[in-house]
Order: sequence, then C-alpha cells, then structure tokens
Amino acid sequence: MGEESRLPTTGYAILGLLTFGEMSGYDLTKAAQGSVGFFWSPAKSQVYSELRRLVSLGFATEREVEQQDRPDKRVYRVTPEGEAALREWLNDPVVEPEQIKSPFLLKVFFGHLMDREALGAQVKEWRRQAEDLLAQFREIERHIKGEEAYFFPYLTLRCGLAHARADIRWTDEVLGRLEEREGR
Amino acid sequence: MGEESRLPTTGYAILGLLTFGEMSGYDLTKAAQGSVGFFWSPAKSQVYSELRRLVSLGFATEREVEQQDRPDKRVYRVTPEGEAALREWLNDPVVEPEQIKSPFLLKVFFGHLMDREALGAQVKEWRRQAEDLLAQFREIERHIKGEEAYFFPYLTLRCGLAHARADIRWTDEVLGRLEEREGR
DNA sequence: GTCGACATGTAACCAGTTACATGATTAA
DNA sequence: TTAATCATGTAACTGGTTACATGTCGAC
Repeated sequence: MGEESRLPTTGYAILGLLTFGEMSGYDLTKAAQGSVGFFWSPAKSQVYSELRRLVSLGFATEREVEQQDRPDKRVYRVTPEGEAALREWLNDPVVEPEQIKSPFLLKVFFGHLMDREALGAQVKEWRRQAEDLLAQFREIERHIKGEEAYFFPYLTLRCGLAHARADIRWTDEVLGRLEEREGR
Repeated sequence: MGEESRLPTTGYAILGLLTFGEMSGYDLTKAAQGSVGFFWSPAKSQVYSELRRLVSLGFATEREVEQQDRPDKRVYRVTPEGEAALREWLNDPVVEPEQIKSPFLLKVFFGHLMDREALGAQVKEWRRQAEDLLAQFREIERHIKGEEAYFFPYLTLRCGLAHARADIRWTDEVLGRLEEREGR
C-alpha cells in the first residue's frame, strides 16, 4: 500500500470526472470542455488511451453498450481503488505551479520587431477574446452561484473571472501605453 | 516566397532571443528562464533540437567556440531569413489563446473529495507561491521600469503582476468562503 | 441529396520531459 | 574530499496533437 505509481495528471482528471457517474470517452471529452477544460484540456485521443491505462491498473471498469442509432460505446466507472488513488493525489500537499503557454505574450515581448498596427490589432483581438471568456464565465456563474452542489467548481470559476477581468484591464493599460509612446 | 512552413512556437521564441545576440543553447536556456520563461519555457533538450532545425532551415548559423576552462560550445546567430520568418510570425494576425495547465485548480474543482485541512493548506501554499512570484516581478520592475529598451518586456511583466495580484486576492476569497462554509 | 453537426473511436506523428553523460570550479 | 553548482550537451521516453475512419441524423 502507498504503491505511489503517480498517474499523469490527465488520469486524475478523468478519475475525478468519473466520480460523477459512468461515462464514455466521448462523454468525458465533452464534460471536460465545459468544466475543467479551462485549466486542463486533454485531447480526446488522450482521453481514450488514458482510459485504457486506468482499466489496466484496475482504477476503472469498462462496459460495452450497444446502441442502434449510434455507434456502440464503452462506458467507464471508477473502482474503489481508483477513487483511493485519486484521493491520495488530491491530498498530496505538493502544489505544482501552473504552467502557461502564451504565444501572444511571447509576441508582445518581441514587440519591437512587429509592425505597429499588427501589434495594436492583436492586442485588441486579445481583449475581445478575454471579453468572450468573461461573458461565458458570467453565464455559468448565473447558473451555479449559490448551488451547494457546485461549491468547488464555483471557486475555480471565480478564478477564471478574476483572470479574465485582469486581462481586460491589462489590455487597456497596454493600449494606453502604446498610444502614449506613439506620441513621443 | 511566403513559403509558410510554420515552426513550432519554441522555434520563434529562440529566434526572438537570438535577435539580442549570438548565444549558445545553454545561454538561451538561461535567458529564457529569466524572461519569456514565465509564459514560454522550453526544456533545454528542446532548445538544442530546435537549434539544429533552425540551422538546417537556414534560419540560424552555428559556430564552434573552443574553451579551455569549460566544455566547448556552439554559438548561434540569426540569419536574415530567420529574422524574416520571425517577423512574419509576429505580424500574423491570428491570436492563439493561451493554454493553461493547472493541476491545482483541478484539485480545487474536485475539492469535495479532499480532506478539509489538505485543501486549506494547499490554498495557502498557492498563495505563498503567488506572493513569491509577485515579489520577483516587483524586483524586475524596479530594474526595467521606464527603460525604453525594455518597453515591450515591461508590458508582459505588467501582465504577470496583474495575474499574481489577482491570484492572491482570489486565494483570500477562497479561504473566506471555505471558512464561512465551515460554519454552516 | 448534400453539408454540417453528433457520436465514437484509432493511428501516426511530434513536441517536450526526464534521465543520462562529462568535466571543471567552488564551497564546506 | 565530497558535494553542489556551473557549463554543455545527447538519448530515451511519453504525453499530447493532428489526421484519419465511419456511420447517423437533422437542416436546407
């Protein structure tokens, strides 16, 4: 016991989603998109291969479901061992820092090599995207705010909201500084 | 011309850093850590293999430098073609959304499966890390604020500052909500 | 009747990580 | 003299992405 064979994080994400009920790979991919996808988004092929591993480790069970209208599917369910492994990971006190990949910030960093208008346009586009996200988050908030069942997801949503707002304010600051610099 | 053979983003990151001067793979890795590393951090082996590709594409040139005290090294320089490719990428109006991987937020999302104290402790650790980052950013800001040469890097720094502050505020909110919930 | 969205998954590839290798210098 | 850090890089592995495959249903 304590056989610490750390899964890739995607594995835990899947186990976590499976605690909400039996799902197929397709279901999981969809479920992720609308929830944890904002801070953890596995590709679908990744979901499928990870599911195979979870089964082989005894962390999930597989069941074939035949359908008439649609392709047959395999649905998965967490086992007690799977949930134990998940809990162990969750309670592990090590807090990995988040990792960000932002091609856009990279471009800004090298802004001196960009055309003036190209940079301005991209910053504005970035702002638009942040506003889109913010609207999406607000919409979700309307639905889950105050719902005890969504207490923890709501916390992560609040984080998303804070970041989207910070991004919008930042783009305004940048646009201001660029204009001011133009004047010099 | 316009031979659009899109490099992986790491390739552009390296080309960008090389515009500041001739560097070895080791130098590049170090340089990235203190600057673009906050939003784009290639592993060193990735830097080396990408350099090989850049040379083979004619985007960089390689030069052997012998040293007595230390291992010999190969230093790299951008070619005009390399800079052109970089500029093309920079000016391309497509703005890719940033991608975030946050095992921590994933844990919070599944907080209902965590032990009370474990969650609290990890949120506090998260806050600590955000404060560390904030301090680091403030220190960098002291050095580069107002320096025209660092105008664009400074913009990205401002983004980092905004995010670090948002994270700290968010953790405080979370801690508050957790406590309040405890009472119920 | 064709085109896009829903539904389910596999295979091939590549980006990126971890582990390995090696030697010199400095601090304890 | 042993360990840690600087300095430079390669090899082996794996997580994750893109492209491929296939069939149904609804909309136009």
